[in-house]
Amino acid sequence: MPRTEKQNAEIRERTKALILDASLRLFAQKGYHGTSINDIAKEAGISKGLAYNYFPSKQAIAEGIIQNMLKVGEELAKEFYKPVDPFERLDNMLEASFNYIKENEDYWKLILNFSLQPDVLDYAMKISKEFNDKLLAEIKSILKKLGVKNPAMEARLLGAMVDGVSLHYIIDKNSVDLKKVKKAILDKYKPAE
Amino acid sequence: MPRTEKQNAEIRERTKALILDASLRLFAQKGYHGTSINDIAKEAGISKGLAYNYFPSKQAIAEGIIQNMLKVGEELAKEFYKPVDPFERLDNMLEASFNYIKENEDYWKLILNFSLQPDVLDYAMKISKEFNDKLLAEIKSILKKLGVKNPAMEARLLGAMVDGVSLHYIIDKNSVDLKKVKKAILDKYKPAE
Amino acid sequence: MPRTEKQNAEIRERTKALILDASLRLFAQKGYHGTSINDIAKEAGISKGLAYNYFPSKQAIAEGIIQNMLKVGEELAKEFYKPVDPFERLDNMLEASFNYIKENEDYWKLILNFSLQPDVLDYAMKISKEFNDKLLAEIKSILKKLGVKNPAMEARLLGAMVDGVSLHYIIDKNSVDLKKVKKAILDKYKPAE
Amino acid sequence: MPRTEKQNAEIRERTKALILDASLRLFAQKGYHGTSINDIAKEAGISKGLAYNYFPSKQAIAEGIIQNMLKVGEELAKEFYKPVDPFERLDNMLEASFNYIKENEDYWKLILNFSLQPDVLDYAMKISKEFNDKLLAEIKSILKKLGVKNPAMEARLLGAMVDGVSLHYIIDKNSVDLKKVKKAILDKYKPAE
DNA sequence: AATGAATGAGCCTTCATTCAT
DNA sequence: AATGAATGAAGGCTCATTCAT
Repeated sequence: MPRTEKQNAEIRERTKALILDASLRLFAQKGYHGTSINDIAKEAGISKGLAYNYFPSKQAIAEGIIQNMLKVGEELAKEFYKPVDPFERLDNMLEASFNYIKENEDYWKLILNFSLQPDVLDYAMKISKEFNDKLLAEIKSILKKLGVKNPAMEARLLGAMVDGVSLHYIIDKNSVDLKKVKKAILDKYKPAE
Repeated sequence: MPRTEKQNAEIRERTKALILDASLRLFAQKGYHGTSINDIAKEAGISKGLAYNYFPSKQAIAEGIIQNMLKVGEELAKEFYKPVDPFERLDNMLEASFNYIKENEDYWKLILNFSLQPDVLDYAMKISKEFNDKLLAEIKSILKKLGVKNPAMEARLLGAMVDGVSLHYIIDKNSVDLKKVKKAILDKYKPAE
Repeated sequence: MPRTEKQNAEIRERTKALILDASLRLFAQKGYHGTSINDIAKEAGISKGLAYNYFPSKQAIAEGIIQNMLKVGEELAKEFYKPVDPFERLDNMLEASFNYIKENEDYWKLILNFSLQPDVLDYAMKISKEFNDKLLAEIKSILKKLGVKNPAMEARLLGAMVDGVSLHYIIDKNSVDLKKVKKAILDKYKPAE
Repeated sequence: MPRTEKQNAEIRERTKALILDASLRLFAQKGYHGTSINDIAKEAGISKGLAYNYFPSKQAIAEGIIQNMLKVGEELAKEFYKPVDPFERLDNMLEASFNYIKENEDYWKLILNFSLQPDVLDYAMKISKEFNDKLLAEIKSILKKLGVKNPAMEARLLGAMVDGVSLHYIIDKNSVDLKKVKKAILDKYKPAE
């Protein structure tokens, strides 16, 4: 008696996640080319062959990760628009961004990797840039409302700062205290009372 | 008639540089694992065997690049200490940093790569961190002299900003106008006249 | 309510035929090694596992095909002996042979394949040779009755001719008009009236 | 001191031939898909990797064989046109054809293989057909000169006969005496004296 | 009877490295 | 100093086969 369709779907869901998780970890750690399917299979606790039952190629695994990342990114973006007060909004945005980094370190590492080597997965970079552009526009609008002088440039600098902090955090977690950093950044834009 | 010792030394120097240059370009573009010795030999216009006459392994080539990078970095650092006036010094530092990025894009890409994947060449990250720490201390001291309130944190943020801008520049040159960015940053710290 | 035994037997019969048909088609088209169990299952519209419910191995499927082929061959052979008049018999034999080729192209392709690569299924070749020997003997006896001079050699040549025509037909159906060919061959042996 | 260019060319020539010879033997025996690069390397007495120094893919090896086959075929074709007397010419043609089969059994096996499975190397079949068409035209012209009644059909039958005999020879050398067969065929067309 | 998830050996191919010249 | 032929381990991927359901 074969498994029910639902059972199979569950199994597939679980195993797929297993593979994507393992791959994300390894790709982030050792890079795409530095990670072999063998590595992935071992890390995921499955056989090499099974990986190909779920993804037609190594590249497809990378793409699967990016798909997942997109979903997470969309969740993140929703956070941004919640409050109405511009300063609160900035607060929220920084909070969400730094949380994202903290909780999705590997995604960040990977997107950096792919951005630096577009030959592996060129569209990963595009996605990341699109996301960044949206973010930038939002920051700019916030800064404008806050009465900052040159909001376009200021937004760019703030964006760079956040990315720079994230980069430092990724390279050495212990060297950066994200909470304090956030506070310091916010202080710069706190409206006079 | 055999070559003189001096001629040989020159040849060796030149060929070594050829290999390192080619490797730097390729590693930066396609990553360490994504670049084969064959690729390097072709890019350098030499035979595969000759590469091994100069470097005992692929890893050694990477190390050679890092050595070179160190030298360039030291040159850069010298720039920092030239002027005495703290604002001029900040100006100089930013100028030098952005120039370095512009002219040594590949070095920067590579150090980022190695920092993200420490298993390839762990000490590359260490070097980069040491350099950064020095830089940070210097920035901090400058900002203090400029009367900035929380110089330690401010230095960290400024450092992150510079790295963030560099990152954006590397990923998409056209999206960043380094000159304008520098000016905008300096404006933030320009002493009141 | 479980199926009756009879129903089960029918199902088994049908599914087995399904597998053998699909395999024959694919083996003939892409060769034994070029066809995967997956291909077969898909072509037969069943699951991979089910194929193993009916045949213990890929090789066994090939053997099953050969068994079927034997049956068809025996049917064919019966045709040969029907008429009594030797010329009519020759006519019948050619008719049957060419019909067989036309209707069982894939069997012919496969037997050729296996004959050329005896390591896959050595006894396929034996079977085919046995069959051919019988046929040859029969042809020889017919030619003798028809008063042909060197019936042994002539039978061999006629056999080769039929196989050669069949080969050409298999490789390019459009290049051969089996009916005309048959007529031309018969003309050679038509008794003077 | 590197090898001279000539030395290298010689080595390459020799090793390439080694690989092609081994491949021809194995492909003919076990088929394209049934032969692994490992098999080829072992049969050729070289390492697996070296095979790829000479051919970019397994398919390319097959193509290399076909190229060689073409050369041999052209040599063969030259033989056909030597004598002027049509009967002698027929004699020559049969002699050359049967010799070719005897000495290039593997080529013949392979071309048959590829003709039966055009997905592997479709143009092998085309080549073989072109060659056959030329041959057929030539036979037809000869038969015409010999006063045969329906030279087009007769040529087709003769061609089929030769191919049939070749097929039988390939499948079981001992069952066919090519010399006697040739004589018997010639006898059919010997002009009355 | 039937399914398809899972395995592991083996396949084609690449690549760091060695070696004869 | 220089070449490129040669090697063998490892990489991505396929496939016959097994097994839980």
